Amino acid sequence: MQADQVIRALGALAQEHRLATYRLLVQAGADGMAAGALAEALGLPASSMSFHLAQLSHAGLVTQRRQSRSIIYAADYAAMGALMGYLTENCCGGASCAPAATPADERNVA
Amino acid sequence: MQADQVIRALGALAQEHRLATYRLLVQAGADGMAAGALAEALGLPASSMSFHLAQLSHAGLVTQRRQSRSIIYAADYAAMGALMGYLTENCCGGASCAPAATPADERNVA
DNA sequence: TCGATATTTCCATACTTATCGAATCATTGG
DNA sequence: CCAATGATTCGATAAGTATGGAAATATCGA
Repeated sequence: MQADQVIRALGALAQEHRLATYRLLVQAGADGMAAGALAEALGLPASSMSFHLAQLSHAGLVTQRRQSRSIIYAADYAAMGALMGYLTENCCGGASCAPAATPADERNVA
Repeated sequence: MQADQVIRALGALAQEHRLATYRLLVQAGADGMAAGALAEALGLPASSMSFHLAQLSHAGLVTQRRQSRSIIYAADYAAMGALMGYLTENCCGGASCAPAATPADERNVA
């Protein structure tokens, strides 16, 4: 993974609504979720949702496929894996960057 | 780690000069590097470097200590570990997000 | 074909971020 | 105390990002 791509991916996730979107898509798994469903779940107007999905898509973090009238978005785990790989290789001192488990009472606190 | 903090950390790294800065600091290890040394290494004016270091600092990714006239910055591995932990927990489907090793010929390509 | 539905694109606006010179602050050596 | 050094803060400017309504585009069912 190129630094350029890494920056796009990090930037895509560095926004409240997009991070929330990505987390929803991870939960949804391979089935993914329609743009409208995401918009409703997050309480965003359609045009805003579309804007954020475009950013995630441009960063390569999500895939999209049309299903009838809906466009279904799904998390692209390979991209996330590549991002994690880059961070592990380049941004961790080999030191304590082993992804320490988050204490249960801090987990999933939106 | 709170979503709020995660967003600041991701945002801090999602910038060319700051990602480069952080990587230099990781390489430098516990000794860290002075603001001026970083500025020179990256070819940035002092005020720009200071701006970026403030962002990294505010995100909690680096520590700073004064040593005589210099201010020495160092990577905070614990923060990076917490970030990795959050991503692993919340953004990886348990699936293939295991930080796959980057192929040798793509490694460290700035 | 037409109307309804799902989504995107367009546009204007507000907000945030990046840049860098100049001014300022802190520390040290003489 | 003063000049020099290392760094931050200030201020102006340019560039990029977020927001959301309105218009345009695609798809489906009748």
